[in-house]
Amino acid sequence: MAAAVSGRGARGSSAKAQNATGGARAKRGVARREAILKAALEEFSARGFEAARLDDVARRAGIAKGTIYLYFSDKETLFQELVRSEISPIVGTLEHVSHVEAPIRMIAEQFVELFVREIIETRRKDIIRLIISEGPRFPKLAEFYYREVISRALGAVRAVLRRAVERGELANDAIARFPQLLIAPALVAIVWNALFDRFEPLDVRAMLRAHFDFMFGAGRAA
Amino acid sequence: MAAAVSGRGARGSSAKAQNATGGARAKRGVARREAILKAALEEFSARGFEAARLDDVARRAGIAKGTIYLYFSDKETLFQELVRSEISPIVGTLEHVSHVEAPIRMIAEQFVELFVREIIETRRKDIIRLIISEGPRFPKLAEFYYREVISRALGAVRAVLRRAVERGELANDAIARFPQLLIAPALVAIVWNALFDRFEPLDVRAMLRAHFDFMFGAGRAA
Amino acid sequence: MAAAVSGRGARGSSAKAQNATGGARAKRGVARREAILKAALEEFSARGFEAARLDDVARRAGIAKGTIYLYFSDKETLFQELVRSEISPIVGTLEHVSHVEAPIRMIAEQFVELFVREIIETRRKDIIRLIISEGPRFPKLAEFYYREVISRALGAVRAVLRRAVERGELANDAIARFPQLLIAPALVAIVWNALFDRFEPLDVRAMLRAHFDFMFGAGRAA
Amino acid sequence: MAAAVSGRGARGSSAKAQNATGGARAKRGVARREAILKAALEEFSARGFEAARLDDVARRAGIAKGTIYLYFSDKETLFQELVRSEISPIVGTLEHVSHVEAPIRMIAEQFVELFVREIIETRRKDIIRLIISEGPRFPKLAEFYYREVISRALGAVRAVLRRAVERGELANDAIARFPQLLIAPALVAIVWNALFDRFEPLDVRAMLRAHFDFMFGAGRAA
DNA sequence: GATGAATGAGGGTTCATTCAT
DNA sequence: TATGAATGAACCCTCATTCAT
Repeated sequence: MAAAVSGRGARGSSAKAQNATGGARAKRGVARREAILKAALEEFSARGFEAARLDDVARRAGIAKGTIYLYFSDKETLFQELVRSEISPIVGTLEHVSHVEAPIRMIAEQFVELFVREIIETRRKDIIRLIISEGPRFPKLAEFYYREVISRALGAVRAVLRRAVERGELANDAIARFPQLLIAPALVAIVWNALFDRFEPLDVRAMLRAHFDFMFGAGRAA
Repeated sequence: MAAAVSGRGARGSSAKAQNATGGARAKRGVARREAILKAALEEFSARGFEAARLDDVARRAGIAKGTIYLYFSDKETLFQELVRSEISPIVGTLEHVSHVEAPIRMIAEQFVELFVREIIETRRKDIIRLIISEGPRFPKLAEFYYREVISRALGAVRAVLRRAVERGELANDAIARFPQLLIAPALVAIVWNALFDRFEPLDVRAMLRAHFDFMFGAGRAA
Repeated sequence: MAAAVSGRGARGSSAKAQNATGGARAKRGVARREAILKAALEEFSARGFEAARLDDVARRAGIAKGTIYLYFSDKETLFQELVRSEISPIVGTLEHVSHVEAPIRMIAEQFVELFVREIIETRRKDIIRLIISEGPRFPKLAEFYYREVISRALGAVRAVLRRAVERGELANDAIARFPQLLIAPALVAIVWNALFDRFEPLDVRAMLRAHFDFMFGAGRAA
Repeated sequence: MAAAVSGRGARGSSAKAQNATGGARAKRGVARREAILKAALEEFSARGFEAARLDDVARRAGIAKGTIYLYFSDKETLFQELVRSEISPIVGTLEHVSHVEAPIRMIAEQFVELFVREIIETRRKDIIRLIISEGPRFPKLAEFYYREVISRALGAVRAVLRRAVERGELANDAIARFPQLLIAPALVAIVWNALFDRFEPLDVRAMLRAHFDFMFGAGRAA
């Protein structure tokens, strides 16, 4: 499951760079694209969309400023492709989750692991923060994120909760009406991490476990 | 309690504007300052710190561009003072909460009302979004917010939980270790409101109540 | 007649610069606008629209680059306003010409004087060359010039020729079908002046007189 | 005569492309050069020298951008060679004209045909417009054009007029002093064609005939 | 205090030119 | 010879900040 999330090979690369199959030219093009996206992620998450300078993105990627425009038509496109390229691999994972047959507390535990390892401990947390920050100014992006991630995630959560209720693992089905409640601590973790960690470090794993313990009853072993 | 939050009279106004003893001059200065802050709030929350233009702030406030600089030394200061001016009145309220002697579920219910009425339904939610968005670029601001709001809020939550445990209203004291868990849904509400409400409206009151019902047992009447 | 052409006072100046009636502020604004137009004329006619740099226009006008944008919304607008501001005063003059009651050869002689003094010997010749050069890329401009200058000029020429025929001053009315033929040498003069004068100077007055002598019979005295 | 003007075979091709003795290699090189020049003509006359992009020239010529530099050392050279390649074939024709022994009105009629067919109805009119537009920025080009075309054309016109006077076909020799007067309508035709034809179409042949009728007496049959 | 014209540094974007393949 | 990815100088335009009025 985690593998699906961290998979990087399948992402779409620019058409321009792929006319030769496996040629060194094409490979280099793909690498450049990746380098630009990586640099862009760092600059955008450090300064936000507006304040980030393409000059810095280029310098960080070790290329000339004009080169960016060989891969992305403008700053906004670069930003949107960045978000998409990081979000897309998550989507497949979400589909999986709702199909797993296991006690709900175990699924929750897997979610904790996955979330910490693939979001909190990677730059993906920054992407999510960027969506929160810039979403209102990029309605297309918010819609994409809602469609590809949020609605599927909530659907998966609902399915899991339903099965838990059927199996009698969950007496109270109140939270099924607001699946957001289950994920809320994850959002807190991301925001806390970015803003307040230096004042008061937060043990994300422990917090999420406490949350699920409270929701579903104690312990992984249960 | 709500009054304390929305109170606007006690905020510090520019020193320059207070050389007269409450004269019309000073009053006008205070009003100008307020108008600028109001306009700034609208522009900053609509476009973010970088993209907001002081020209638009001035126009919206009905003054000349240069006038802003009579009240705030630069754009960044204006932004920080804006956040402070909106955050400060909340602080007092937070102190109150932890002293209220009442069943925890009732306190929770008051919190729901207060949060929806004073945050979600006002522009204050935008301030919080701005802190999330711009915090990483304005460490001073994040620190201020942490010190004045977050740490006090968490302290208050902890105190309330402690009393609830003492009174036997709350068996499990696990969440006392992570008071963030109690507030997490409020954060979700703010973010959802800004990004996804047009796709799927969220009944914030209902969600928060479901949350507290689950945490503390059902119902307002309880 | 010449006065009408060279009149500069009546040209429209930016609305911004005219809120005070005759204030120093407004006057300065008008002067700035004129200075920018003058500098722009020099740069545009030396290098063409595309190659001209606003940086140079600013430097030549003795102002900062950004100041241009206080008076003109962009480079293209500056160019179009430049053409209009130089063309407009000509229009009135054209109306006059067709009403003058005088022997055709005398009218022609006046035209020669006017053309040389107000077009060839001023920067207005450059404006006409600019219209020829950039017209195809600025259809609006070509249309404006056709409507305001060409069609009126041809109309005036036709009227004069008609009266000349009626008075028996002109036997052959063939050229009335192509009034362009009467003005053609003026165009040659402008182009020659810009391109070939350094190789072979052209006495424009003499050429135009020879032209009209041939067309209408010899001499001013006639 | 017309054949000489439109002849394309004799034009100089790049030295680089001629090391093989007429081999297929060389031929291909010549064809490429021609393709580039053709594409350049279209782009330059549509947008002007500055605004034309070599990228578009390459695309239109069906080659890669870098290939242009194998045939022309830079954009300016390409432009100048383009003008030369289109102008050169005209030169020979001009020499012919002055030697033709025929009534002046017939020579004029041949000129009309030639001008319309080979200039107005081809892209050559655009070359002339380009010289007018860009001449001031490319003194070399203006000089070349003056030397190769203008001075010869005027010389030829003078010779023809001289013979016409000698033969008694032309009483007034005033225009011999300004041979530009004879060609002026051709310039008008080119400019009108580019700028005003859509507002008021101009029958170039008819205008030129009217012009020569007026100058030399009526009719082709004469 | 209040204005808004003026400034000029800075950023996004383009495109002629180069060069490794 | 041909390619087209890469470069980076240059240019238009914006906007926070200043200052004469």
